[in-house]
Amino acid sequence: MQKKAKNTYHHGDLRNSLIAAAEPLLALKGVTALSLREVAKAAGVSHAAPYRHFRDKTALIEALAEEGFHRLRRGCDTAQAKYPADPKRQFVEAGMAYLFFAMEKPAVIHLMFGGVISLDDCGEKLKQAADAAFESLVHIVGDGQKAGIYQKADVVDLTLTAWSTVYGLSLMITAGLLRTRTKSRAQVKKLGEAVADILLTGLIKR
Amino acid sequence: MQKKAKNTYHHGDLRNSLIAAAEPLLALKGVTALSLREVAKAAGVSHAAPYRHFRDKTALIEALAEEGFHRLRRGCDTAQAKYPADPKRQFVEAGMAYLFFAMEKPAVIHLMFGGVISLDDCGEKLKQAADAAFESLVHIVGDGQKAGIYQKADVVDLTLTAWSTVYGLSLMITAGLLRTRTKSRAQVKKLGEAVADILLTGLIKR
DNA sequence: CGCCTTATGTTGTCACTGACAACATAAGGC
DNA sequence: GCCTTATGTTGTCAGTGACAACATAAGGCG
Repeated sequence: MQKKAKNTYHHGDLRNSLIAAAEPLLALKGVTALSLREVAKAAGVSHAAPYRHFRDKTALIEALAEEGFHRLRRGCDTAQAKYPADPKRQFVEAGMAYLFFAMEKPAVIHLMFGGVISLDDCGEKLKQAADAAFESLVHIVGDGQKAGIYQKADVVDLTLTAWSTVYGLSLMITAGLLRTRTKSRAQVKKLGEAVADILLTGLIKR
Repeated sequence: MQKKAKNTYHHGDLRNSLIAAAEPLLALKGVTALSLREVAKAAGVSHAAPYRHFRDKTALIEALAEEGFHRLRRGCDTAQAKYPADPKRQFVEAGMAYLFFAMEKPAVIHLMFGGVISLDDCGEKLKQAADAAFESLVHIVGDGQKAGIYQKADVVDLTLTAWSTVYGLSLMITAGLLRTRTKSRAQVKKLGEAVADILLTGLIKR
């Protein structure tokens, strides 16, 4: 009663299967209640099998977070490729991708900076994934600055501000602080655009 | 070998003692590894005593988060009282308080929006605390708007943008994305000021 | 082909955990 | 002085993370 045709003793791609199985369980039960044994069962494998692929529970969680960072990086990269001549558009697009990802997989977004894992003390691959995602945004902002659109401050500070805002907003949404205003994707889009506009033009009156 | 003079069977203020005992343990071991039994031991009571005060482990965690929100609200309120005539200063001050709180108690900050608890599905007191904290910031921003300092957008959108930025930044710092740049309080202050400036004036060149 | 090595999954086990039930002790009002 | 209620304790259970010992597959090398 395992996977399709494959009835072998070896699973074939257990590592990825575990990651895939973990995500919905995580979303359903929360970090604290997520159990490796349940993940193993969902992947159709015995309760200790995951330890061949992940040192411990945290390692599985780190793998999920890593996937999240990759996805964010891809979001930035495709936004950049899509509007090569319009840095501002790139920025808004990338931010939107971020927000929609948060709506789609809130549990994963929470892992990334939610304090469950610490970038100070984690696998090297996760660190690199996080840095790469950030770098992608730095590129977008850097391009805009070179094009003379953005103000002349430290690129990293500029990017950090933008990233913080988008990330913070996605947490507000997924945590439910804005429960009344973010039921649908359309609402989120509208809210995201409003926030992006304020971020771009500044709180202070022009 | 209990508290001071009190050698009674009843603890006297177990609820608060548990909350106090939980915070350092949480910071030390992380959400997933925090155990109610350990908290109970730290408070000097038996392993089931906490259940008299908290329905389950989540309830304890919610109580910690609630304290965090109260603290944020107080931060806003004192900033407002301190510079009654200078809304912009109020704003920066409140944001700084936020950042320093994050440095001091990262674990608590993470709880508040880190996805461990959901504002959609939690105790009423927690919801109110979260909303109250947000409202305090709305006041600060609203005052600035009335004073003609801030741009003429929806106050809630304005506030949300600001809150998201500050909150996002504090997560970046505590998660370690900026590990190289946020070792000391002074560094954090400098970074916070840079971000605040960008947030106030906007990404786009003036 | 057969053998040996290594990668991968399984079974068995242990201490620990969250949660509950039954019980014990204090506190306070009547 | 007694009864009620609030609070803490002991005992217990299924579920969990982690490890060790074992079983099975896969691949290379003769």
